Amino acid sequence: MQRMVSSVGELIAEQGFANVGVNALARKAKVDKVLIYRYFDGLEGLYAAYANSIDFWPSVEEILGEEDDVQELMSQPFDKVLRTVLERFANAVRSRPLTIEIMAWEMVERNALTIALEQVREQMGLDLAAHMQKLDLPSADWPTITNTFIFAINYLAIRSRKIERFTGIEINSEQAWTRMFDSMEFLINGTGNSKS
Amino acid sequence: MQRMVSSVGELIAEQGFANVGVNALARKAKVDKVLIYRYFDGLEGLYAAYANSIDFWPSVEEILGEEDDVQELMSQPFDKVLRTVLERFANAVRSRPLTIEIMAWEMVERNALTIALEQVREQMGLDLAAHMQKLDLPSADWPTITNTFIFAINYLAIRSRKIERFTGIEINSEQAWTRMFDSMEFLINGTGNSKS
DNA sequence: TGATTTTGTCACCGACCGGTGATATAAGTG
DNA sequence: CACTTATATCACCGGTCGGTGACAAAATCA
Repeated sequence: MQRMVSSVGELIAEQGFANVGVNALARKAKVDKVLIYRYFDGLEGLYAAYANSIDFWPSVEEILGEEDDVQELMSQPFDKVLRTVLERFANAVRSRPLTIEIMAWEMVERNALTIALEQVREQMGLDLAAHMQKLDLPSADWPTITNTFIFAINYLAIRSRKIERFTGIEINSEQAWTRMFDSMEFLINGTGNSKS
Repeated sequence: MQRMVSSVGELIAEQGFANVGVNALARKAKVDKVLIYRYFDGLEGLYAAYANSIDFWPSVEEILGEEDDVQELMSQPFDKVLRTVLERFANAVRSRPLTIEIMAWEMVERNALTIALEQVREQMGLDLAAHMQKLDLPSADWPTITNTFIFAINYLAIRSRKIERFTGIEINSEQAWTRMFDSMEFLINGTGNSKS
């Protein structure tokens, strides 16, 4: 039933993951909970169905843009390119509050929903990495560097929902993000001027 | 009662945060649950008592070392210093699995335990930042840069408990950490050679 | 039409949850 | 000793949880 599937997202959005369960879901969808077992074989199955029903991760296109945009983007200096990609990625994530909630939850539990998220994210990460490989980058361990930056983005996206400062610095504002991207660009830029 | 307080940590370690509750704790401590209300005024109070009973965050000394060690450390090139500090910090966190569990949980819920963790972490962060300020660093937004790196460390510490790779790269190994620190040092090093 | 299979409803299970009131036991005090 | 106060035990509350078996209504098919 459509109502059940869509109720998963609504319930997570309203109450957070902690309060999602068979009973709450059935209540929300105005459906008898036994149907969740009959049609989806339980909560996990319903999660899986829900995972297929929504777009909870950006596509490579959403990050890089369409064909010709990619050309233009890629022709810029590599530090600008990386900054733009990281920034777009962060915006894509931040525009998906449900995804952030799932990302928070995957720190704590592994279920059909978090596994689906893992997979689509992994695939997108590989695709994106393949694109970036075409760039003319200074020699460095770029996969690790970009991973590190993405870790930081993910952490900040999740964490800034609950706290406002970290080591004295404000993190819950647009400016905080800008400072972070500036710093990342600054760091990346340095790699092009390394003595070694 | 001592047994109640220590049971908090044991239960979290054994079952994870999700399964901690008044009943489970009382069972574990072999104590009637009413005592939790009487002595600690409920779960939150017990959390608070537990928070004060353990060392769940490294001190500045644990990171920088004792007086004379600090001198020696600080006399090294700044990229080495930062790398060492970040590495020690990561090791300190990684040696505290309970802390990591709490860090995972604070993504999802805010309670007396996560709040206590926030506070001690914030204080230590400020102290550490004060020390680092004495370093002769190239001009840059260092608070944001170090925060970014710490975000990445925290994320990796939490996340590597549940997954093994991220964008194709292995993250659940000693080598993964080394690669990350190498990359961080590499990035920091670049800032010293920037054309501006 | 009648028979069968799908779809939905209802009542109920045992287990656990957080929380409380009454009461027994032990310790301290005069 | 008796008396008070602190400490611990027990039984029980209403509510929610995940899960199931029995059965009614509706759609499908002969």
